[in-house]
Amino acid sequence: MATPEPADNGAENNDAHPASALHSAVTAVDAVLAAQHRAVLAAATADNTRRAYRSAVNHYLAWGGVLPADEAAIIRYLLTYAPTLNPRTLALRLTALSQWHVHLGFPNPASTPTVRKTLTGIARTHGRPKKRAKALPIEDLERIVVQLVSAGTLKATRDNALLQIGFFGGLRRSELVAIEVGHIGWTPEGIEIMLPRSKTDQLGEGIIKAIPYSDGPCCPAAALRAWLDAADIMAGPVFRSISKWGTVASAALGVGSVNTILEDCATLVKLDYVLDLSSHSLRRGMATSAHRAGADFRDIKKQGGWRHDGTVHGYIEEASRFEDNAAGSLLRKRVKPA
DNA sequence: CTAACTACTGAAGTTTATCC
DNA sequence: GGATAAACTTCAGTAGTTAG
Repeated sequence: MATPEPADNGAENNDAHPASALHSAVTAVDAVLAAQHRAVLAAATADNTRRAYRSAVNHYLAWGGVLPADEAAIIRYLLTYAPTLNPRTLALRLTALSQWHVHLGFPNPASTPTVRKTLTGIARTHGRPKKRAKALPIEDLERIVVQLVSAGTLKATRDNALLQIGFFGGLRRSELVAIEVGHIGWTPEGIEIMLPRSKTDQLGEGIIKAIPYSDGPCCPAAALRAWLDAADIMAGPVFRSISKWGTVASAALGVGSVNTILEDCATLVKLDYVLDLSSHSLRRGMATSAHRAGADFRDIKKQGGWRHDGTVHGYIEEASRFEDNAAGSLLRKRVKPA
């Protein structure tokens, strides 16, 4: 992958040679480092990445770390937080520190074999299970849909469309709220949603999700149509906020709201695992429910937009833990008589 | 596989847009 | 102006995804 270098060659932050500035007073050294720090972080690609790296470097500095660092300091830092932080978080901190050195041209003390070994050791000692969002099974989605349809309010109409499109499209929350009317194609068999490429999508061929029509309890296309009609949305963002008095905003809903909406809807039908749900439950739910319904692995992978098999396998494995179970084939007969 | 990169989570605090 | 539902912002922490 290309380095983020190009962004760093912008007019504002070149040439001021670190070395010459270092001749000034000690406080100036801090200032220079801070400036370099900012430049490096600005060169990072995605906002999220920049934010995460900045946060990591700040954490290291707050601990009393000095930059540029040496290997001993890095190891002390890791050991200090090994008992409290998830090894995954430490790995991110390490990557951030490593990048800091690499991009500023310092020798990199953060990815030496010893440091790597240390992190591996910490992971083995302090590893903990991942906390993953629970999949929303389609039966529960259907209960929610029924409830929302009977509620019939504007908000219920929006939430119904939002959840169904999110679920059957296998969308991330960020993709869900980014959908615009112009991205939707209505075809004889169903709807096609074009996901506009993200900033970092170098190929730039958007992804298209197709969702067929249905005459079952759930029909995402019909729900979407109902929402667009009810809110009289002809262009722009599809999913928007609705004020307490029923006014529909012109801007898109924020990503954070997807979770709240899902939670509220789950509460509505009294699902007992409300707290384990998150917007990711829609994606997981699509994958696991589709698998249980007999969908082909390849199709599930395609609908979810997963590029690698491993992720999908994880979801499916969870769904079929009891079905494809060696012990189960021995036990099944004995359970039946009850 | 690992390292790098990107996005989501959850909680607390804040803002917005009305209605009274 | 105060009250408040609905949504947004922010941030550390951590899960998900991809390049090599």
